[in-house]
Amino acid sequence: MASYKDKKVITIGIVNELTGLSERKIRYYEERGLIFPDRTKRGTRKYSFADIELLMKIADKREEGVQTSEIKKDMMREKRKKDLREEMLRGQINAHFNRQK
Amino acid sequence: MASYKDKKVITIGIVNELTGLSERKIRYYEERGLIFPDRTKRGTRKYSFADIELLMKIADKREEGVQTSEIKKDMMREKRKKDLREEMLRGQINAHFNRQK
DNA sequence: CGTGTAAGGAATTCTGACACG
DNA sequence: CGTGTAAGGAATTCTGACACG
Repeated sequence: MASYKDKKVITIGIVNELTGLSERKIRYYEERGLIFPDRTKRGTRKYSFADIELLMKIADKREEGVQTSEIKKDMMREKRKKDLREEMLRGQINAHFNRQK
Repeated sequence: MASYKDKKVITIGIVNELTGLSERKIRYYEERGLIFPDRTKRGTRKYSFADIELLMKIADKREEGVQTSEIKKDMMREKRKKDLREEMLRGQINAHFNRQK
């Protein structure tokens, strides 16, 4: 699952080129817990393509006037839903194999 | 076709981390025409994941003692073969549609 | 030929802070 | 709250060159 899309290899300057967001904004969204870049040994931030797509979604929301705290809540809600779906899927798979025994 | 794998977004320092090749080597292989990074406006090299995979293949060949000029010839031979296969495929597709008329 | 290295300059990135609204 | 900006320092990247083998 961890393919090119999720590898954190892009520096903030390139992220700025790709998204048009200022470095200040990119760092601020991290400060607010919306995005989680890796770091090199020396502390330079590294982003993935997935991060870039997320940043563009965040930018859209901000343009609509949504606050970062709201965006974060939405993201956590979606994550919970996703975790739940996966949990249920696992349950079905288990049920299936248990029936076989 | 131009997906994450081919987007040139990785700086040379990260390429060094990912491949273990020195920056000197990476730049030299470019000088010899084996690899073609993009540049930012300010001239910083940008590589793709495909470039990184190619660099690792080049590194393997070099370890076997193959010279850069040989590696380049091999790469051009393979490219020619690939172009030929695509050319023939296009030919078959055309033949197919012509028959229909 | 292939690679290391020191050199000097330019551009990048980082953090913490002040400003404004 | 969200973002801009100036500040100072540290790390990055670039090119051209000399070294060695």
